[in-house]
Amino acid sequence: MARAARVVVQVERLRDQVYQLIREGLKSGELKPGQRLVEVELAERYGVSRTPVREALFQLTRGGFLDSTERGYSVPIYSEKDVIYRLEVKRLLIPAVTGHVARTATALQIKRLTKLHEAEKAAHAAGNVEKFVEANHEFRTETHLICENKLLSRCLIMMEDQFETARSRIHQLEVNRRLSIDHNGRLLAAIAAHDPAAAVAEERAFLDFLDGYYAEHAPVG
Amino acid sequence: MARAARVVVQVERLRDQVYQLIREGLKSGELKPGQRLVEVELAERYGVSRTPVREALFQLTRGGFLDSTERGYSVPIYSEKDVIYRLEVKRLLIPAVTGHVARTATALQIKRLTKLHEAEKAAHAAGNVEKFVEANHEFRTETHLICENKLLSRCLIMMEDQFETARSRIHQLEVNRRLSIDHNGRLLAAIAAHDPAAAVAEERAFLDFLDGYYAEHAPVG
DNA sequence: ATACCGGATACTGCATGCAGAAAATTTCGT
DNA sequence: ACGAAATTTTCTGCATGCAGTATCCGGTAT
Repeated sequence: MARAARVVVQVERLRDQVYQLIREGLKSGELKPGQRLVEVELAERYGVSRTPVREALFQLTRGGFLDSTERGYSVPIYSEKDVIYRLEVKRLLIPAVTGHVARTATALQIKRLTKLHEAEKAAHAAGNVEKFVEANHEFRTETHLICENKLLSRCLIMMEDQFETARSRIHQLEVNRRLSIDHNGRLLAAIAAHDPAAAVAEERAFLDFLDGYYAEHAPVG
Repeated sequence: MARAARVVVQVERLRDQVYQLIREGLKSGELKPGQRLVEVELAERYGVSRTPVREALFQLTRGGFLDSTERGYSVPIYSEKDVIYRLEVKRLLIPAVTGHVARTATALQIKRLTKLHEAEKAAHAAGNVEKFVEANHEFRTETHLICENKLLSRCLIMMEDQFETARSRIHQLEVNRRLSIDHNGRLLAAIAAHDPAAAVAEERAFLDFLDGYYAEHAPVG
């Protein structure tokens, strides 16, 4: 087994694979909030030694995906407040980022965004929720990455990553998937037209909508 | 050595110590921008095995303190733009954070801030630049940590940490240390008075000053 | 019955060995 | 002497062993 793994590693390190596997576990709900994570357990489950698991674990901790108690790690429990807080940060950063992006996006970058947008539409049409969530997340990340100010990008991406789980649940509802697609479509159009004002307005409108949404529906865990 | 270290570890893990040591090396300029970092070298230098060094290295990478090439790690080279970009993010986040802090700071927290402020003043009076930089950084971090919205805190602290090196250089000049102390003094007063408007105004004014400063002086590396 | 103490267990942190890949250096052919 | 091929060196990633500590459990004393 060690042998076979070794070969794959050249493509992607085991610790990165484990990192992804745990994140997927968090997203899918296989790893439940509050649950404790033990090195050996995970090592056995994924068929690797403790080392890459260890390394993945505290990378995840540092990224805010896991809580690290004095001894060991556990799946964090998000409160309603966290969801609200995230919206606050987005509200602060989004206008600046979106402005940058709409101003500076190259044809190639716009093409890539278009492709991702098509992918999420296709996944939705095909009823493949998981694939939709994936593409939707990528679209978001890719958009933020266009921003020249990488510090801004990193702040936003950091947050969005942490809320992948929450968004994954929101997107279980068909209506929310459709709303997200429409939003992304309008956003993409504004970016492609190099119209910062329109892009920022679209983002603001969507944040307002989310505010109202969370006021009515209980925020997801 | 392993024995002795083991005892200390209970207090602080070796990987965390190494993490700090490398960050200090970055701050002091002992580790120069562009320089490559090799596991065994650092392990020997710090008298530990490769494991904690490894672990510290990619924690630093994930935090943005190091660049990770395909093979190995290196000290990142900051551009002038990064300094400007940092100001942009601060300008977006600072008002929200400072508002929160001024509104919600407890007596205990204010006391702690006061203590740190006294410490930086004392260090400056004693001409101990290194100690000043330390206390100054702590004051800043502690201030941001008061914010209820931990996502906001984390974004800001992440950035401030990364610019410790730059600030350390800025603070080599006596006049800049004095300006920083004055700024912190006025900020602290506004927070202690629970006057969000004044606190935010003070931050804004200081950011404006920095803008002007960087326009004249070449931004530090 | 409960509280306290001692041993077993579980789990983490660190050291080290090994293998594989990339870089550097040497050797060989022309 | 120059370029190509081969070998050596360097360095990383992973597995594993060991040691130390916290936790849990059962036994004993009050």
